[in-house]
Amino acid sequence: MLAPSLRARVRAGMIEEIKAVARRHLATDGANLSLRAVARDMGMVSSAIYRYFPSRDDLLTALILEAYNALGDAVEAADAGVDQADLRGRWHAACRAARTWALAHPAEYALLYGSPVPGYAAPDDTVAPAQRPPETLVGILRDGVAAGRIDPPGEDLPEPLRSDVAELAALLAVDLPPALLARGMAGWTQLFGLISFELFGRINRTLPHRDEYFDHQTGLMADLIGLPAT
Amino acid sequence: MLAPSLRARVRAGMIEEIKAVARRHLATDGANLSLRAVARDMGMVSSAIYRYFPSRDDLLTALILEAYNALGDAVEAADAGVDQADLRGRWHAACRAARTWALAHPAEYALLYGSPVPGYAAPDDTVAPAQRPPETLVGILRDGVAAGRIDPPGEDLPEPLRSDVAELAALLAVDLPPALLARGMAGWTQLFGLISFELFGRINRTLPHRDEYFDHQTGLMADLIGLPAT
DNA sequence: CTTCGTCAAGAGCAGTGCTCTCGGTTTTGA
DNA sequence: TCAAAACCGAGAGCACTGCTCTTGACGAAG
Repeated sequence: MLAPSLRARVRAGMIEEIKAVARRHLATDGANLSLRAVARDMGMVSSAIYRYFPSRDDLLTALILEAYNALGDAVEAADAGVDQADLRGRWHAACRAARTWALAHPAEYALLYGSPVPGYAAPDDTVAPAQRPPETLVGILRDGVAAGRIDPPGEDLPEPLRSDVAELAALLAVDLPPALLARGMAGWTQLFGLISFELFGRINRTLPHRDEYFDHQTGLMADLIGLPAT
Repeated sequence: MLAPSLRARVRAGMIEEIKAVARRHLATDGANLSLRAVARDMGMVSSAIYRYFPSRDDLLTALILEAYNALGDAVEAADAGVDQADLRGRWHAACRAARTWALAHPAEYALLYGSPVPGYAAPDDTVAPAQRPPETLVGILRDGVAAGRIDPPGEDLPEPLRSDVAELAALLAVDLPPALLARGMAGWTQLFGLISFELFGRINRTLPHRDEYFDHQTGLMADLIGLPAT
């Protein structure tokens, strides 16, 4: 059975079409995705959807997984598109890519980083794709340290915390001074906060030049981390 | 009519009780608050709730408003509890108060800072209470500049951005160098990101000492802002 | 060619927000 | 004081949701 049967092929096509329609509904109606509405849009009856997704949460999970990977692709591609030695340029590119993707897919971003759906618990399949953006940022730090172009922070972390962050560095398989990794995490936290504030509408009115604001804020974190210009 | 009528008093009591029960449901069931469920809990029929709140969104708005003010109270009280000259102590106290409140009221925090409910638009009554925490943080900067204890950042902001932030400073009625206010906003953004990451469960597993991590991260932002110790 | 697995459809259940009507009570004003 | 007005809770009902189960039809495999 190297060649998938006809039935398997149309089944795969149906799954893709359901996800596409659901993604469209997500973009317009927000997070409250209605299975019945998706079924209506496909000229089907709601119960037919259950042949392809055992529950609404499973459909949501599939969309979440795709969204995580789309965001990860965007961030990694942006990072890879800059000269590897240009640490600061890579940082800005990765941050901008995350923001651009979020602005283009606000509902999916809200699905990933908004308040968790009450009954919903993200399965373990999602944790690896979810870590791709922060891993990209940490990779910039790793390259910078390896090239000797980042001066680690002067003082080390106080002890209960130092072990935690060191363990996290081991878990990420990067050899970074804990104090530096902590600053990188501050940058990642800041990036998430920036995008969320902009997307969830708490900053728009007073700041017309949002691109410049974003770049400046991420630049501040690059300063904090110690990323050298060019 | 100085003394409110009996009817008005029981009405006010009913409104309070409905909000209390709704808050309880919010804490257990998450954001999907069911009017019928709170009505059941009160031994009433669902339509009776509509005598007190014209819609579910209005009930949510009332809860949101109370939550904003509770958070604002907590942050302002923490800030006021520290010697006014101890800028860094005030910063840490305000940040910790926000985190403590959020950890104690996760569902309400999610209501305030999570993904916006699709059909829901926050009325204008909520913007003033929503600004209380960031205003408290900015107040620390204002006091520091007034006392000459904060050195403003060396370089100024590039121009399209400088005007925006200067306008924001005027709107907040604080006389701060734009570059400094921008760093303060970075701190506020970071604070929100920190709390959200911790609350929405993206950081817990790998960092057992969360209090220390939080203090360190907010300390990093205090460094960036230039808050002097003691 | 027949059997088996898969499929869409429909009915139905429990739950939701919300509207409307119907009696009963309280407050108000003449 | 007493009728009119305002208010209140209960109930029925509408349109919607996620989800389950059964039924009948169709295509693929033996």
